[in-house]
Amino acid sequence: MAVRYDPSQFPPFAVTVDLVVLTIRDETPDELSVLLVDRGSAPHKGRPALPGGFTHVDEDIEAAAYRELEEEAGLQRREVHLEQLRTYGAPRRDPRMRVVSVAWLALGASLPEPTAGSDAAGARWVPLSQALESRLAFDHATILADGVERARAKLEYTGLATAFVGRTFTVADLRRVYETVWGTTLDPGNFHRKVTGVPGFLQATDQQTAGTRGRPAVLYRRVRTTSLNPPVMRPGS
Amino acid sequence: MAVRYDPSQFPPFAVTVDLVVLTIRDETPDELSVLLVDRGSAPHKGRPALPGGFTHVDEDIEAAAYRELEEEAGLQRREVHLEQLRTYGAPRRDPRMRVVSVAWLALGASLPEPTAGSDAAGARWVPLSQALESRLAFDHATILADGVERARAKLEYTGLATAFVGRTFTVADLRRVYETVWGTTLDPGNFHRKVTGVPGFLQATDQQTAGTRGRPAVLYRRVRTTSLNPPVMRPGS
DNA sequence: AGAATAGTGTCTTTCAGACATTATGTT
DNA sequence: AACATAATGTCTGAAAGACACTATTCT
Repeated sequence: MAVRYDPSQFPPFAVTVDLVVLTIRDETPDELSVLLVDRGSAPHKGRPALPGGFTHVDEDIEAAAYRELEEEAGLQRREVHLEQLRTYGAPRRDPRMRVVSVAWLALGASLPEPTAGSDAAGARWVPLSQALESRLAFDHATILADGVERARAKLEYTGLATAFVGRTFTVADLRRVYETVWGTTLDPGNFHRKVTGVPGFLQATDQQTAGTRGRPAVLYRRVRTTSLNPPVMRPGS
Repeated sequence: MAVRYDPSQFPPFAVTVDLVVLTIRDETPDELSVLLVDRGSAPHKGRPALPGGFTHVDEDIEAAAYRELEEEAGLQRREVHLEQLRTYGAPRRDPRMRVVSVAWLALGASLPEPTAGSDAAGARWVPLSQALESRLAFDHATILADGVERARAKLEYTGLATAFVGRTFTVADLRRVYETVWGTTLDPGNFHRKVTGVPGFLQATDQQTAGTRGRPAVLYRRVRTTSLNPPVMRPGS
């Protein structure tokens, strides 16, 4: 009953992963930053691009995303939140051959400049507004825009914002994430009541900030949470 | 400056599309139905599976999804709402070779039984509960579950529900979509006020139902709408 | 007339948003 | 003491949910 299959009868594709890596950097805390590389070879040589690369033939596509994150950005698996974004497969998006790209969204707390040592010498953080203006290679402008939109949308109804802060954080830290990602300002008091009032959203530690100006703030820990109901409302929407 | 690329140096993948096609059938109006085919050959010969097939080498992956929809289900592009779901690319999900599958979610109003004539003789509508119990081929059980979850979630904050009704419909028709997809009941009065109160969500026609029991209902037309704010609330969530 | 369904009105509760007030630290 | 920030309180308006009530058709 076993039938022999000849793989060559099926159209050959290359499968790549492309990464939209977003963080909020201490240097530019009012804006998202995205990790870009410069293409070292044709096509689009010299143009900025999203980090990424070819999936190996025996490698899970999610594993390929983590591997590229490590190779091109020096980021460990545990430092980032990674989720699949969308797959881009227009026939001529890469002029060399037929390439289908599975794009991923990676989020992390103020991530380090990747240039120090490692393979990731070509990668750098670019403020989002600047990245959107630059002429990215391939269809990477579309992928980047889709990734940012996904992040913005998911802040509303999930705990995704905690991916942008460290292991422990204050309510104000979390509020600044929302403000940065959405480009808005939020009322500190109302935000505090909202996020501390949703059961299971945040877990208070017994620690507080010290050495800062003003009243010390309680430190909270991330909680694995899927949905946030009712959502945090995005102003003017 | 032009460099020659040898495609054979990149790992060869096959790229398929798999379709989660959902509808609400008049025969089983209390439950979603999903389109399944029976596999005619190994692997998983005889097992039920999601419709789908190989992407052609010069074909956009979205075009491949529409083509399979036509070939395997006899459904025209204009009859369905189609959106990309997720890509599944575990190395051994298909034992024959390395296959990356781009899954799509297709929704339509009470779609016809596809067996009548055409290529789509193998396809049939299966009540969702029954499909979830059957041992689907490959990782299609996961894909189906993800597709259903996507549909359920998007009803809340988008106008996606109108994809399940015809060109014109009553508020009660739309309410039954929500009730069927969510498996709940909704208060008719509150639902009516809600959906007619959101500006731009529905467009009233000058026509009404006739020949039905009870007071005639105004017929509405679908409106291209992206977001629905505030959302329709899903009970108990 | 009675049943059935469409659509509106009313009341209560919840919660977002504006903004004042209290709490607790640093300079 | 002055200032800064955290956290809570108060008020208002909007909207959801429960449910009563009116409207309009068919049998």
